Order: sequence, then structure tokens, then C-alpha cells
Amino acid sequence: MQNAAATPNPNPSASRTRSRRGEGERLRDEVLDAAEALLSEVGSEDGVSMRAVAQRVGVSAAALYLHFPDKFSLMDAVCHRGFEHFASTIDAAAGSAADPLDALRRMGRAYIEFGLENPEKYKILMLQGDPERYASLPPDEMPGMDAFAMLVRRVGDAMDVGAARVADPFLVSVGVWTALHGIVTAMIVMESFPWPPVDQVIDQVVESQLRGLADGPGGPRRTKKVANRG
Amino acid sequence: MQNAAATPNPNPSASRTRSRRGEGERLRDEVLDAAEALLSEVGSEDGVSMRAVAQRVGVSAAALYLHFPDKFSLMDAVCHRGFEHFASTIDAAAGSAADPLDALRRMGRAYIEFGLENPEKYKILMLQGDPERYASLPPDEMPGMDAFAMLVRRVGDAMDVGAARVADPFLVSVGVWTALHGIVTAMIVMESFPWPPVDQVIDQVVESQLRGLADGPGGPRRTKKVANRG
DNA sequence: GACGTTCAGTGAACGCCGTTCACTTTGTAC
DNA sequence: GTACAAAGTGAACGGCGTTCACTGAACGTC
Repeated sequence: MQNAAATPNPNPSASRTRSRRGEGERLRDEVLDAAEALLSEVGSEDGVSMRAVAQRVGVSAAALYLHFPDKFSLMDAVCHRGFEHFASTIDAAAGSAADPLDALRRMGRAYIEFGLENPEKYKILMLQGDPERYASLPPDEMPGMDAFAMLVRRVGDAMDVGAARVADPFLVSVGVWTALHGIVTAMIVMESFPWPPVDQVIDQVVESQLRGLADGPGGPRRTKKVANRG
Repeated sequence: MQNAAATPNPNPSASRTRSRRGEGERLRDEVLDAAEALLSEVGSEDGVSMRAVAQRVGVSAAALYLHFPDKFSLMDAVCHRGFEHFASTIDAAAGSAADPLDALRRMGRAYIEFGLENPEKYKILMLQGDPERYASLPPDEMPGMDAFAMLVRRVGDAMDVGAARVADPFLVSVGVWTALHGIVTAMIVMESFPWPPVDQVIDQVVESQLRGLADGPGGPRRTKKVANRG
């Protein structure tokens, strides 16, 4: 029985030379690289130990604490580095859209694709919420908050130009986002579920959300009160 | 800084007397009770250690291994005990419905409520998927599979009586379920998100899924091919 | 070129964890 | 009374995150 974390260092310590004076930050990047590689090899946060990361870099475990106060911060940094362009990627996807509703459709696809391409990071960032440290952050420092703000804006746009029913854009955005989040989460975690082809699932979720947004001649089935929020 | 797991045994060992011959199973239930209590106090699987469970029961840590081969099995048993009536609760919710579409609405609400009332267990069961052990289970042994099968049947019913657009019931059910799952997951994990009142969110998600299901005079915006699946 | 400082990093330890195993205690059947 | 099996113990193993006193090299200064 093999354990990926126990695999001897593929980049052994012999190769690493101590940083020169003033180059201490070099280690920080090396650590992030090693942690990221280890994470995607092992697939879960628990499988990535500080000792294993250190060994792969070719450094003692204590050295990691020169740059990260604890393991949580290290994993956090890894994930944030991976999600640096999350919001902009999603927003860019909307760029080539024909109309605001189409923009939302493209954003939805981009969100799901991004999540499925970075499963370990998505899991850690969005599912691991250590209530003590994460959940107590101010809302605007939460992981996908900038991406969410864009979604709210886009939903508002769609309503402004009459492409979507008038409703509370915040509430609608919560619905859209949780639906996207649900599909990413479920597909990541429950690998053995007999998922239909991913494109079909994306279509199903995104389209049904959009149908909900823009219901045509039938008119709204229910009136929602419009509210303003941050 | 206090650690709930380190709290001294509120049911100290003095009170427990060794089981009589043939009563070994007694310990099993006591362990499950203690683990469940600890889990809901601490809120995460990691916070529940075998030693802490044992201490609370008033027994050595090794004794737990007489009834559970490892920690995973213990947590699994705790969660399954909590979710024993998951499927039936959800199905019961549909019982009093006026029509098949209303039945789906009530099931959705029941699903979300059940999840929000058992957050730790929902997290472990649905989010912790240890790929090595869980994900490789045969599909019909996955946690909520019986509940999902009911959903597929109900969606099929709605289509049969003409209450919903004709489509692939399996695919539609995946969409409905992932949406419900998304909202439960997100609300459990991201506590500090400025959630709208839970009833509004439930309405938003469930209704938009149902609007997608039953689109009236406008007719289907897109045709889906109908497929059959186990 | 010796000196002190400071940066970059080490090695051993602490207390926790899941798990194992040789062992004891206890009740019962013969 | 004795043998046996069930019920449970205690100490240990290796791994974990983290801390802390310490070291060796590089640099500015005299």
C-alpha cells in the first residue's frame, strides 16, 4: 500500500541551496509550489502534511513557519493563488455574450468548469470553512465574494434591460450561485454517482435557472418583493 | 482557549460498569451516543477524537475498536443513524401534496430543512467523501441514494400526469437535487454570508427549479432528449 | 581581517492523534 | 474448581502540527 505523501522527495534536499541574505522570500514560493503539487497529487488537505511539504522543498518542517503562521494559512495561500483569477475568468466569460441573459449562461458554465478543473482547491476554499477562522471573516473577504458581487451586478443588468423578470437581484443571485455551487460540489465529492455527461448537467442547471429568471408570456408565477442590499 | 474535546467527561467513568457477559453490544450504543453528542458540540469530524469519545463513555480508547474497525466506520455509523429516516421523512413530506408538482416543492423544502437541522452529519455524509472508501461504493449504497431514487420517481410522476415538461427525469432530478444540495451546503459552511431569510432562499431555489419543470403556454425553450437510466 | 548583528534555517522536543497488541479482569458452563 | 471466552485495559508505535533554543553563513563596520 503506497502513500503519496510518503513518497521520497522528488526534488531532494541536495538540490536546494540556502537562500542568500535578503532572498528569504524565495522559500515562500517554493513552499507554495510544493504544497500545491502535493495537494493535487494526494487530493485532500489532510494528506498534505507540513513535514511532507518541507521534505519536498528540501528544508526542515520548522522552516515553513518562517513564512506561514500555521498550516491553515499555507493551504489558504495555496488556494487563493489558484483562485486569483477566478472572478476575472468568470467575468471574462460573459464578455462575448450576445445579451445579458446569455452572459449569465456563460458565467455559469465558466464557474462550473473552473470548479471542476480545480477540485481540491475548490473543496478547501468553499467546503472546508473552518467556522472559527473563515466564517467569522467580514463578508467581503470571503473567498468568492468578488465573483458573487459580479453575479449580482449581472443579474441586475439583465433586469434593467428587461431580459429578466423584476425581482430582488440579490436573492436571485443567491439562487443561481447556490445552484452552481451545488453541482460543482456534488460532482467533485461524489465521484461514483452515475453522472450524466457534464455538458448536459451544466445545461440542465444553468438553463433551468435562466428559465426561472426570464419567464415569457406566462408572466411571473409569484411576485417577489424587491429589496436593496449592500 | 478552550477546547470542547478536552472538557472532562461529563459522564465520568465511575458511572459506567462493565457490561455483563453477552451484553457487549451495550457499549456500541453508548459509543454512538457519545460520538454524536461530541460531534454536535464540536461541529466537525476532526474535533471528535477516538480518545475523547472513549473518555466520555468512560472506557479506554482501545475498547472502541471492539465495535468499530476504525474512526471512519464510527463516524459513518453516527451519520447513518441520524439519516436513517431521511428518505422516509422526505417522502412523507410529499404525502399531503395537492399535485405532483406541489409534492416536489414539499420534498425540496423537507430536504433543505433536514440538512440544516443536521449540519454536521450532512457535512460528513455528503461533503467528506473519502474517495478511497466512499466514492468507490456501488451507487446504490451511497448515502442519499434511496432518497434520490424517490425524487426521480416523483419527477417521472409529474411528467406522466402532464404536470411537467417531458424530459429525461434522471437528468432533471440531478438538476433539482444538486440545487437543493447546493443551498444546504452553502448555508451550512458559509455561516457569515449575509443570507436572506431561509424561507425566501428555499422559495427561490425550489420555485425556480419548478418553473423550469413546468413551463406553461410558452412551451419548452429547449428540447431535451429523453433517456432511460437504471 | 576581526567583530557583532542579523537573516535563513535546524533539530529535538511537546502534546495530540489513530491504531495495535499483549495482557488482565470477569462471568459463566461444565 | 477449573477452563474458557467475553469485555476491556495500558502501553506503545508512528505520524501529526507546532515551538524553541540554537547554528552557520553573509553582511556592514571598524
